[in-house]
Amino acid sequence: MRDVVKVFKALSDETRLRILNLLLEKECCVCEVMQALDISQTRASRNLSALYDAGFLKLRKDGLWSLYSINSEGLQRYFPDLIEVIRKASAGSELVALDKERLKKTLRVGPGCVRRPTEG
Amino acid sequence: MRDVVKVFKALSDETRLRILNLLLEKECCVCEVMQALDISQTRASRNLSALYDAGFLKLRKDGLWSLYSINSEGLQRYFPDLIEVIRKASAGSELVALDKERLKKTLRVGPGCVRRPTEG
DNA sequence: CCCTTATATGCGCATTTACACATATATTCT
DNA sequence: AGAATATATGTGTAAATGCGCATATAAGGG
Repeated sequence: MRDVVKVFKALSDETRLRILNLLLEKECCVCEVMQALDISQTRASRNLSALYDAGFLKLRKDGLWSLYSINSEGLQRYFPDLIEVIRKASAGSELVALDKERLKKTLRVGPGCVRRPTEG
Repeated sequence: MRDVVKVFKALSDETRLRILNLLLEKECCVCEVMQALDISQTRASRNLSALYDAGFLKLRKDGLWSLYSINSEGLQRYFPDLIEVIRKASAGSELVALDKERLKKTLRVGPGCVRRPTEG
């Protein structure tokens, strides 16, 4: 029950829903998420951690990079339809579409090499 | 997208999940909810309103009573599996079981005729 | 070993949330 | 109309949340 609350809490934030939709496309590192969503490094990292803690994500380390992806096994056991619910519910969102578009132009470099959000 | 956030926000609270599980049993008035969950009138009313605003509930007035029930049509269009997700996820909760047990002994009388929560 | 780089985190602040208390509203009954 | 009752709501408060800033951590390269 507490876990259920935790799961829904993780989903009750626009940034995190955008991240989930992004990761439904492909595995991403923190720097790709921050570029695609045009948000700060802190914000990307913290929200990825939150989704990870709630059981939505898998984490894989590769050198300096933290690579996050949808955890289709763990959570699916308890919430088999949830990912589909999210996908369908976000299907019409322009913001999510824009995020996915920007994801294509993303480079696997961190905040040291990327301009900050919305600074040009 | 904003609506999606709103929906999940409504679900990310233990009290509201307990209420939903209660209403999956039967239509209830505010006073039945407050008795079954052993919570204050304000708390029952506010959380019922929140669930209503998010589209989860239907409201029917009968004299002094506000009768809330699951809105299986409205929300189901966008979140067809969500109710089942909630039901399954809460299946093992002792708290929810207790709520349902207390619901049986509930009287359709308001706070004027019912002792306050946990006062004996 | 030091520098660079990607990510995580301690801290502070502004906003939001949940709730209790008191009170307002609305409906029924006399 | 006035009393009784079920529900809704304004207000204040404590706690939780989201995020930026600065900094810590960890890995790789020279």
